[in-house]
Amino acid sequence: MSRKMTIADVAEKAEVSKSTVSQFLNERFEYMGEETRTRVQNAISELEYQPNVVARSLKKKSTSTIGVIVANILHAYSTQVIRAIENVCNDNGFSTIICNADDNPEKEKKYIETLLAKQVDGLIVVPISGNLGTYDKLLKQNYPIVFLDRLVDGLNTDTVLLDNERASELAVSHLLKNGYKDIAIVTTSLVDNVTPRVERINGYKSTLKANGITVRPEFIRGMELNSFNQGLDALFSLDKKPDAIISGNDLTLMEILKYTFENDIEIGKDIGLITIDEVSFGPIHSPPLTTIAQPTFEMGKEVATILLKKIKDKKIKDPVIHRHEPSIIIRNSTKKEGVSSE
Amino acid sequence: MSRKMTIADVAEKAEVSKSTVSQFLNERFEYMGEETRTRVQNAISELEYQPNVVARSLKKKSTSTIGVIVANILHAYSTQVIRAIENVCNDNGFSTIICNADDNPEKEKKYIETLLAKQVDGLIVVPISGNLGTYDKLLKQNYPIVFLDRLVDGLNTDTVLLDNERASELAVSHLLKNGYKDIAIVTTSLVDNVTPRVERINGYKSTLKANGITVRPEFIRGMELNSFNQGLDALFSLDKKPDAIISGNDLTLMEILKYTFENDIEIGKDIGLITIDEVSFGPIHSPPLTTIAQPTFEMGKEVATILLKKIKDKKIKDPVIHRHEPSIIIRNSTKKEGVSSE
DNA sequence: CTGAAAGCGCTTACAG
DNA sequence: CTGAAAGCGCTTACAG
Repeated sequence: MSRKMTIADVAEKAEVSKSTVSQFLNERFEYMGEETRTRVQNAISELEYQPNVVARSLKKKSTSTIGVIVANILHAYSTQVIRAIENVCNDNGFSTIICNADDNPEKEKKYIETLLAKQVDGLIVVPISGNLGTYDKLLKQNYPIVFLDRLVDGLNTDTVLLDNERASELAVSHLLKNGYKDIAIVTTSLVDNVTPRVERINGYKSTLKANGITVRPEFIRGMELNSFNQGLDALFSLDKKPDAIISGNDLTLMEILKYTFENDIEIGKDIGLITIDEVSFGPIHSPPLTTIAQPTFEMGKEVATILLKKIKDKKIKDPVIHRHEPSIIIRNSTKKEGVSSE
Repeated sequence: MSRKMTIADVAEKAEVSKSTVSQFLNERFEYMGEETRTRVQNAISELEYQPNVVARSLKKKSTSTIGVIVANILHAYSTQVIRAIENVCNDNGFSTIICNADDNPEKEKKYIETLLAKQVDGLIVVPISGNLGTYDKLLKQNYPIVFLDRLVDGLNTDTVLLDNERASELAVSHLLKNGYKDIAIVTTSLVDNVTPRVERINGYKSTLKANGITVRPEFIRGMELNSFNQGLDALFSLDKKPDAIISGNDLTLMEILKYTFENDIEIGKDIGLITIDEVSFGPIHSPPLTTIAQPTFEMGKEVATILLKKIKDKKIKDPVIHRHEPSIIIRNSTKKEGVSSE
């Protein structure tokens, strides 16, 4: 009852060799007589034998486990993508180990090392800048790895991410169409050149230009979450205040909502608001929030599928960048009173 | 560069035996001359040797990994507790494998088996009814396992959960104090006797009784999330309608908010609302939502600490149930106009 | 169709 | 202080 059963116990009980039990476990029934097969089967169920995956992994040099390192689990995006990844992995007999690097490159590095020591068969990562060397080495060894959400300068590997410029384009166009003219964009820190932030700002600029509107640098703000209040204060103290804001993600949205709430700024009327990333309370907020949604489920599904394919077929292929289309969910936070919506 | 380095490579390079390298890796420096030590050290860094945890685990019969099976990852509660668990595990050199059973007992069972096959050293689980036998067997073998959030009938093991009756007591008392009289409680399905739901309803009943108020069975509703609309319709079609609602958790809250939004029911005025589980948008909702918060971080910390202790010291101890205190965060969704709040 | 043997990469008594 | 040997629980050629 207490000691764990091994293949040797099964072999003894079934009066066959360990090899035969192993063949059975690996469903190589062609190597086995009908009668042997049932004997092994019975021995296994009588002993309640459970194979030891660790031993198998050591021998097979493959763990059927992948690692997922996410830059910041607090984004709803992360959680959703992870669920999709897990679904795909489960369907393929793979386990996932999820790690949250907390936007900290050292933590990320430690996780990479731990995961590799655990012999995971591949890695999905939302990379934080700072571990270029580590990734480069892995990639050169043709170790299976797929990036998510962010590109890394100087690293050439399969990546799944949003068409971020298109996201901003959707946001800006919608705001313009609804009568807003002075559109600001607010996002988290820009110092590390994090792909979505940079691209969203680029898309913002280019769409404004395409509409003949001058880009005002003071309307573009990248700042840490904990200094958002001051940043928004500055924005709203401008001589020329913005009449609409694009929020870079769900976490910045919370800061903006807190600010407007505390300062009695009425969303929709005093200020138009559109946020990238759909949020659970979007529909029931007052006013309901216009959002730009990412197809998180498909994105998760695709990264996992790509990674599993790489693991199964180690042939080197040219890396490709997979862009996903954002979509706009129009609600009332971008509806000026008296201006007809599209 | 390509083939993975092993302890044998290090041994060869450092001109010592594998044993010595292993002693080095395990920091048993007392078994080693100063000079040997640096030779091994250098060999390791030159070869960029990384130990293979799988091999070590096989030999040591311990993986320094725990499994966490959560009934439903969609609850913010789950995510928060998981983060706390991961922190504690990281600090102790343990990894965590997170599984989401999706309220499905078969999925749960499959995860238990997979995790055990992977030789995890222990399990934290938010149990779904239906796998009593499995848990019972594990517990009898003195396998380290701690339950979270829910008690299982007939199973005696360490459990960390909220003082759910107290949570309801806080909610009911606060509502009564604020002038609400006809208080309903709405939660997810009651068919499986899930601990928090049952206890929250018990606390609701007993607090009403303690205040001399008759419990109206039609004010107590347990239903699946996807039939919430009908349920709320029924509740609001009663001759005697409730003037306040207690929401059982964050997911039921969303349904209630959707319903009141769609039916133009004004929270605070038309209906008082208080929800168990703090939500991110609580402070910025209009009106801001009164909530009963769980100390998720401490709960996660405690459950992990208990499990790690069990893993380290396998002595059998009497299982204990650890109740955590909820706290009320008073905001405006329970403020009737014209009635002074506490 | 079945089994003996080697080996995956480590750790740990034990001997010297 | 250091090394040879056994063994963790499997899998996989290979021989018969």
